[in-house]
Order: sequence, then C-alpha cells, then structure tokens
Amino acid sequence: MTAPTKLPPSPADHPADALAGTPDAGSDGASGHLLHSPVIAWFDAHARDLPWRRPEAGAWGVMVSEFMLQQTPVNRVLPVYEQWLARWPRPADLAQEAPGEAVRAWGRLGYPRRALRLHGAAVAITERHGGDVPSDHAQLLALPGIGEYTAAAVASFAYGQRHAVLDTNVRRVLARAVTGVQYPPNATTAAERRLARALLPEDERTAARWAAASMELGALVCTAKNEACHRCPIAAQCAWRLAGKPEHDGPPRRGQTYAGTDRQVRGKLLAVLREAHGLVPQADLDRVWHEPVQRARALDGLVADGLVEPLPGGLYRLPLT
DNA sequence: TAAGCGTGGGA
DNA sequence: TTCCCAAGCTT
Repeated sequence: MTAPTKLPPSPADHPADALAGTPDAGSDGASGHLLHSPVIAWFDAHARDLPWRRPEAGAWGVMVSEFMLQQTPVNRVLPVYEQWLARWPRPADLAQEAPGEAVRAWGRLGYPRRALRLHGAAVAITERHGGDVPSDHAQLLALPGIGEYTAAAVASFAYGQRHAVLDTNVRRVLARAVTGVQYPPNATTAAERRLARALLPEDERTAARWAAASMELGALVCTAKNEACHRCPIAAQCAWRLAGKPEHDGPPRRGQTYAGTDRQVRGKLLAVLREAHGLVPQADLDRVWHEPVQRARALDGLVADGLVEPLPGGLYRLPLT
C-alpha cells in the first residue's frame, strides 16, 4: 500500500476520480481536466525543440531516439542521433549494416546492447514489416529492445495513438501530483499503470499530447532533485506540495554501483574495440584491466552478449554478423 | 522480482 | 570527491 495517509476522500482504487471535474465528466472535454489542460498548455509554451519531435523525424526517428534515450540524457543523445539518422535514414539502411557498425556508431551513449537491439529491430522491421516501423503496439513490443514504455512511446509520439506512456518522468509527476509522495516505487506497479490509464484523455490526439506534455513536465520542472514548483502549471493541485512536500520514506531508492564492477571493465574493453579499425589482439584488451579473472569474465560476457566476436589466434572485433 | 547492464554531468 | 541521476529492457 503506497497511498499516502492524507488524500482527497476518493476511492483508493480510483484516485483519478478525485481529479475529474465531476464524477461523470469526460476527462478531456471542453471543461478540461484539472491536470490535462494546464499541463498541455504549459507544454505548448515550453516544450523543447528536439529533432525527434519535428515532423520530418518520422516513426524511425522517433524510434531511434527512444532507444538512445533509454537511461541516457537528452544532451548526450543529440549529436549521436543526428549522425545516426544521417547515416541510416531508414530501417533498411541500418539492417544491411554489420551489427558492429551500430555498436561503433553508438559511441559513448552507454548500454551498448541497445545498439545491438536497435540493429536487430531494424532487421525485423525490414523482414517482417516491409521496412516501415509498425504502428501496432503489439508488433512494436515484439521487436528486440522494445518494452512496454518504448512501444507506447512510439505508438503515441509517432502515430498519435492513445497509450499510457509511463516513463520515469511521468511516474514521478503522477507520484507527486496525484499520489502525494516524493518518488514513485522502485519498480513500476500495477497501481501506477491503472492510474496512468485512468488519467488518459479519451480523445486520441489529446492523449498523445498529454503523454508528451506530462513527460516533459517531469523532465524540466518536476525533476527528481530541485523541483521547480514555482514554474509548475499544476502546483496548485499537486497533492505532494499541498501535503507539505514530505520526504520519501520507505526503502532507500536503489542505487547503481559501478566502480570496480564487471560493467566498468566491459566498458573499457568495448571502448578499445570501438576505436580500433582492424582486428584487436588479446594483448590490447589485457591492458585495460589488471585483474585477469574479472577481465576474462567481462570479455566472456561481451562475447556471450554478441557485442564482441572472438576469432582464432586471440583476435577480437566488433560483430560482423 | 531483482539484478545486471555504460557513461558522464551536475550538485 | 562522492553521490545521484538520466525517455528501460532482459532474464
């Protein structure tokens, strides 16, 4: 039970009701939703001009951006996104490349398995969908590297469909504005999905607008730290703020360990492979980490993941197939 | 369900 | 410097 002790007297399983104008009022009618209208109006005035939001980006551009933005900040994605789309303007262009080229072009965005999966998705789109990014949520979900969030995001942003787009930004906005807590749970819960669905405007175009707007609000105003309530269009209705902004209790938010882990070693190994042009001898890889057991384990992991291709004679390269 | 998976910037 | 965080997915 994550509901705060003090909330408007609405049924616990239908918290959205508390925000509708009247119990039976449509959530997107001319009367406007208590959250939708101000957030969408704010978005119209303050949305960033990001390349994947421009019409010419197309569904492929949206999809590429969503892969790159999985756990990577916008500012770091921007230059790589531009180069990627210039080089591979359509899924089929990427599909005919070696997967290692995708890994190399991915650069330092992090989590390079995403590059491999994006390549795999491009192959699947070319083979199964005639080279066009599918608009169907289930077909998107079936592609490698696409989970619940990304499928909803592509369907909504690229095709204007009505889906609950529940990313970390939206989760935080809903946790605060509706549930009245500082942070959402570590893992997405059924209650959060229910709430996001309940808050979805009926009208398809409005729903898509709401998805982008609520996400942007979380990214620019309702941030994890140093939230800017004075710039928030729904500060007056925010349950968390009205409750006096109580600090997160409960279990500590899961942190990410990195220093000294296999992950760090994998990163160093792959950096060598990325920057090399020809085949890389084992000795060049051995130089990145002093501890041989962990080094070997990390390299084995990269091979197992398909990020590195081992060749006879102790040589390595990014995958050709 | 929880752990594993990169990288770099800002507080 | 250290810690926290950034449009998640997969197993």
